[in-house]
Amino acid sequence: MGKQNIPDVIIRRLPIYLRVLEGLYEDSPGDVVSSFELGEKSGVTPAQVRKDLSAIGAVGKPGLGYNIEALRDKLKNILNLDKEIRVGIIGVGNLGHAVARYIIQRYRTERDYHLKLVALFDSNPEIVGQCINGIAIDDMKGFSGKASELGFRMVILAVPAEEAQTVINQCSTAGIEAVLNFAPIHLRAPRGIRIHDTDLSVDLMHLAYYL
Amino acid sequence: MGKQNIPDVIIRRLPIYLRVLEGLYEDSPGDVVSSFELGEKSGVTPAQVRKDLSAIGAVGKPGLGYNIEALRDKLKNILNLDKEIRVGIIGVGNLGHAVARYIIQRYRTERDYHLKLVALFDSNPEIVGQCINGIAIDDMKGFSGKASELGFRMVILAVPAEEAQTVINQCSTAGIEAVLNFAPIHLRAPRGIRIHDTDLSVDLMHLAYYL
DNA sequence: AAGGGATTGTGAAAAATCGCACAAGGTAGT
DNA sequence: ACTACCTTGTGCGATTTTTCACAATCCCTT
Repeated sequence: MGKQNIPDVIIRRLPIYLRVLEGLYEDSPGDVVSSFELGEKSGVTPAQVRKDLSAIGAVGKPGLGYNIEALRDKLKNILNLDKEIRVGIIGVGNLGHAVARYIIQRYRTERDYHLKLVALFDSNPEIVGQCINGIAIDDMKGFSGKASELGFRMVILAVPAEEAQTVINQCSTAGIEAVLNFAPIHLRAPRGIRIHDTDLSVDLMHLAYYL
Repeated sequence: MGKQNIPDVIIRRLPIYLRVLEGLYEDSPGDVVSSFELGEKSGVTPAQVRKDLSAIGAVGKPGLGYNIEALRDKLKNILNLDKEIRVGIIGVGNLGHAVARYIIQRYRTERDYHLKLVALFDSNPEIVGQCINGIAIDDMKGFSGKASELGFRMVILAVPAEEAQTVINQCSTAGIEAVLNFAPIHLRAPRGIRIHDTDLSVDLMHLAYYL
């Protein structure tokens, strides 16, 4: 495959381009888009758009722009979104619950992003056994088994900060490769796992600076 | 005030340092922390920690480290977290609802971060009038009035993508200065408003690359 | 009071990222 | 076919960010 070493800054912008392209595709499939328009709608300079697209091997036509559909497909390919991606959620409290419903809602009716929520886990006996939109909440004890059985390699972590590191280690053992961490703590990534920390409070505090 | 022009990369790391410092403070108030330990727990190199802290005018003692309490207070000061920060949420669907409960829960029992949720807004008549933990959901029509009445300048945006830009413009008129945007769209910031976009799907797609 | 050990603070180098500017290439209209 | 116009692709320089390395500083023990 033609995936060279693309720097992470670029990878981070690709989903944003993709989001814009999906919108454009709905309005005018078969059309083209310029780096100016794509940049405008993505919050990025045109030059940067071109640099990014060039880095992933996408080509446009001088004088015209980039073919929307082709570019979209290219991005989906790079981001592995042309195959089904199964995701599990660990921790079904306030946040985990909301995220679950959000994902189900967003990817049920919408385009075929192949992002599929397949399992929910919690360690609280009062929650285990409940259902969210037909997906049962499993006990965390059976995590490793379920992970290989259902074949998901990506996890959303929404447990309390104190438990997060322990859970990450379990994930590692179970062969999980990517984790989106909502727990308010920086996790040390075990070998072979990619972690992306995200914390609402951190974002709010960041913004607070600019008040 | 001694706030020079601190680059945003640094500002973004400050809340993370602060989060770590709060944890350290609980365990051992009055103690000091080295740039090594602080870096370790924040996912940042020691050198970078020192550069960052130096940039905001925080000083440590050679051979010892930084006084935890003093550093924490310094960070809170820089991030405006030593005054009360009132926040409103616009859009109380799945996500907005969850965020509301998350904030209330996290900042009620916890430390005095002075981050206070003071208002909820929606335009759906079926939702308007409901209550979440004692906070009524107001009609979006009265937004501007409520904003100046309650004095909040920061907003969490959790409306559908189609409405987001319109709402941001209303925010601008109402004197809002900072917005945490959960809508899956890049918003053009009106003059005087700082926007931070955050999108669960974008994060998931970013991670998907590394599978 | 003096020496040892640890850690800060920061210039200066290195690396990463970004943006400019323009030649090359393509289209559409005459 | 030719011209006018538009947009890509990219070398290169500017800027930002990170890392290195070490002198200066301070505590603690003896």
